[in-house]
Amino acid sequence: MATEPSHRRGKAVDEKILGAVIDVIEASGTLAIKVDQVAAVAGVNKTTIYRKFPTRDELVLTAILAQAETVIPIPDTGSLRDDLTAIARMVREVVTSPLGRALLSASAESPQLAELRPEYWGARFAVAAEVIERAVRSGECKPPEDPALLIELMVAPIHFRASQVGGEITDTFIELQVDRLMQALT
Amino acid sequence: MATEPSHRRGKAVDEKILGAVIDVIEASGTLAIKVDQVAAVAGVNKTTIYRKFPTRDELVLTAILAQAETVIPIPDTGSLRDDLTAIARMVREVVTSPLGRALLSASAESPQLAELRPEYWGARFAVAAEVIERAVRSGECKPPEDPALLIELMVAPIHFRASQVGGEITDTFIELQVDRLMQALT
DNA sequence: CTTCTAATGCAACACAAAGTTGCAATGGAT
DNA sequence: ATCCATTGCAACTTTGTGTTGCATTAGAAG
Repeated sequence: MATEPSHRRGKAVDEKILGAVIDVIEASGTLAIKVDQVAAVAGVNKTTIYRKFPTRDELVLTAILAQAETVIPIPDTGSLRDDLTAIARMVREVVTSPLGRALLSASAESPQLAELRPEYWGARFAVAAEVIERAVRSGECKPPEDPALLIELMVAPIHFRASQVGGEITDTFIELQVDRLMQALT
Repeated sequence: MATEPSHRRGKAVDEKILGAVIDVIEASGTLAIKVDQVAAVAGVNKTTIYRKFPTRDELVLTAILAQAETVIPIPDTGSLRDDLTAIARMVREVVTSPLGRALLSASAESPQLAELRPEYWGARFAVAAEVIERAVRSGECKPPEDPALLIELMVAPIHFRASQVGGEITDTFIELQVDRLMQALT
């Protein structure tokens, strides 16, 4: 039987490289990383990287996509308001962390990432909207027209403030967003 | 009297260069422009650019700041709702244009721009909030707690969808944001 | 009109980082 | 034990940033 051709050392090295990319991005806080740095951190020769990833951009892109597959846990506190607050706070964690900021800025510059955005965010919103649908089933609130849209509108101000306006994203600010969503549900 | 030392050809050339930077950014849709391109477009030698702007980053930064000083007209239709709609539509124009997208993505990568963000957006929101305060004075609506914050919350979903989520920003979507703001005022 | 000087042009350079190439070394499968 | 794909290594090309020395030129002042 053909046992997976050509992956003798390959697979593990791939992961080491992509992991190193994320590490370097996290450490430097920017996507403008050097391939040599990645090679050093991964403990791998530069040539090996270029054999697997044709260009630096593709290397970074692949690492980001791999990272994006990380599953976000969906909270279930029993209370809709608490679930939404938990989601909003997780979003704040991401958009204020150096790695998160770097990754989010990526979609602006990469046309390839731009194509994947709708699907990516659609999936995220759908998952988060699950807490709303759960509350609807338990009779905690009335069924909204478009749960995913409500989530989008809740997190939008958090993203906007983090990426553009600047200034702190306080607990009060987060509660304001949760309140607005709760109001739309009652 | 000392007649402005050292600006014989200087001033006009500065503007030609900065204008060329914007042109190249607009044409390429990215901030990753080449100094040689700018020199060619401006009809100026590369050395001249480097004499006025120490680094490429500073060149781009200066051009962006100059561009940012562009005054946005504040609408006055007589109706608060129409004013807000006009503002929201102007925001959509900016965030969906290649130049606007490129400029907005800048703040993510430049620490210097990051410092200026709060002041910049504060000013923009204050100007836009004027339409609310005008409506308050005319008795069209009740006085809100923080008009600038309301504007921020109105435009946040537009920015978020343009920069991250992707997908179209329809008139319906814009009206939804205006409606939400109007509801907060009544 | 002449002169003086700062601003510009020009060409050659140093440097950094991306990406390439040919060959040697090596580790795992059979 | 053998084989071959994977990796390491070193030298190279290319592109773009930023610098330097010197020649030109535009314009201000006399």
